[in-house]
Amino acid sequence: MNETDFLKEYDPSAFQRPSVTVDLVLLGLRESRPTVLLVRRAEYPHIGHWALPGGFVGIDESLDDAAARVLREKAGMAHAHLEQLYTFGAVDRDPRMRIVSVAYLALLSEQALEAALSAMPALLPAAIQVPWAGEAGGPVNGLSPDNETLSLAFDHADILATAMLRLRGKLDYSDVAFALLPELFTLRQLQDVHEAILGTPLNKPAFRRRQLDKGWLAATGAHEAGAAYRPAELYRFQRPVTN
Amino acid sequence: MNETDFLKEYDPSAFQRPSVTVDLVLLGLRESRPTVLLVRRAEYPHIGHWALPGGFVGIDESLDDAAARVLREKAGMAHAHLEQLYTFGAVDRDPRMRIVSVAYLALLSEQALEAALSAMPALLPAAIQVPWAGEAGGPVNGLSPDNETLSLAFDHADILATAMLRLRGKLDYSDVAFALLPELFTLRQLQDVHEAILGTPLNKPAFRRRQLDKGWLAATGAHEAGAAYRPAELYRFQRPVTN
DNA sequence: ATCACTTATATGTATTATGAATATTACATA
DNA sequence: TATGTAATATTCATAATACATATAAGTGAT
Repeated sequence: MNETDFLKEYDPSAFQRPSVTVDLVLLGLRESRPTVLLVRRAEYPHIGHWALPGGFVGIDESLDDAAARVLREKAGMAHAHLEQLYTFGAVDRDPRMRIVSVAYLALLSEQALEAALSAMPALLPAAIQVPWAGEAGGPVNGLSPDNETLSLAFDHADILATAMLRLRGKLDYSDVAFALLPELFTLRQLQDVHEAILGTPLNKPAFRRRQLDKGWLAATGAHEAGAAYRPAELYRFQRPVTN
Repeated sequence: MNETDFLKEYDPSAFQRPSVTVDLVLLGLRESRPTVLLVRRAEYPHIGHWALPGGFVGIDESLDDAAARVLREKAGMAHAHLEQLYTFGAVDRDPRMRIVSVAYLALLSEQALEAALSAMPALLPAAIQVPWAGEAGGPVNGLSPDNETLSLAFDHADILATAMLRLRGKLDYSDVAFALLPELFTLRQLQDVHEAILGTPLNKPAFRRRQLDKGWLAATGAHEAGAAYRPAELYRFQRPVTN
């Protein structure tokens, strides 16, 4: 900003300021389906509709800290893969007042997702219904446990769409897939994650080769227990060496 | 946000709100070097340092509209490729007051950049010095016309780094390169853009083939004039067919 | 005019990545 | 011990890519 603009702002009453919030896309897999955790709106507007959990950004709180706090307060989680997604600032996105919302993507492993559901029974796990293939885009809504389409409050269907686009885009060059898996996992589980996010089946030997060639996977020598047939080896994610 | 939080906010004096600004990374190429347009700070803090042009977001103005307005007011441009980059919200990023800044990337062709410099003589075109290869990351500063390193004000070196990361990342799967080129261009010019952004030389035949195979390029049949040697064919960017 | 020079454009070849099919291995259960 | 099934390994054809080299099309000097 330039100084003239700024000096006007020094008088706090001179200009109205938007409110700033964070909204969280709490995303994990349930039975190999991408799932988002929603809260039910109890008040006008969009009363009865489902929404992403969120909260106001404190005046002495960074955006990242606010997202971490909402993760703690609304999902009862101390840690998760948390990354800023996009900032939504249409004038009429909230009918009550001007709100600029910084959306965050929070990735949960299956256990973490179930833990959040136990800790916060008000949360609804909604299967994510992506009505387009690849990176086409367009609003994305959830599915209730009894398979009804949930039309999300505010512009949250757009936020969810942005989350799915981001996930699909960075799935194969980043480590996001591992944030959705437990500490130890099999190659099949890793492939299931990729297929669930992308919404398409993948070639198994080619997938294995590519993943192993990346050098991000450390074989543990241990194998999964109780498998009906040949047990798969367990791998651990090993951050690629930075050179 | 939940209702309790919201209702508290209904009293505008109950909680302090951050100010919301947009900052623009006005980026183009000058003599095949990535260049950013900066403004000199005339006041405390960071007086005398160079900064990204920016402005406050009006209460009745969307983030995108605010970015377009700043583009108009600070660079005298009606149109440019404009995309939201990232939102910077550290508590102490501005020592005067709490400011959340939504950074936008504005891509200018060489003519547009020169036009902006003519229209707004206060703007400084600074060559962008990226001190890391690939997608490593880390703050990025500019270079003054007499090759001195300019340490940017506030966290603007981080914003510039984010811009370069974003550009490098989406260069080969998106149309950003064409935003840096004139309407008609040669394959060599397109390759120059890629090499300037990536900071590495590229193999010429492979580059040509890949670009032509994408189907984004329409040959015009016309050729560049006044070339010292064999004139290259002029191409036009043709938005890929969406199916 | 002819030739040298330079860059655009085209072609060829080795290497690497990918997709698909098939074979082998390991374990549980009947 | 045989059988079923999925994990893992191997094979091969095809596609993408990097690199080297050849040809084409202009300008300017001789």
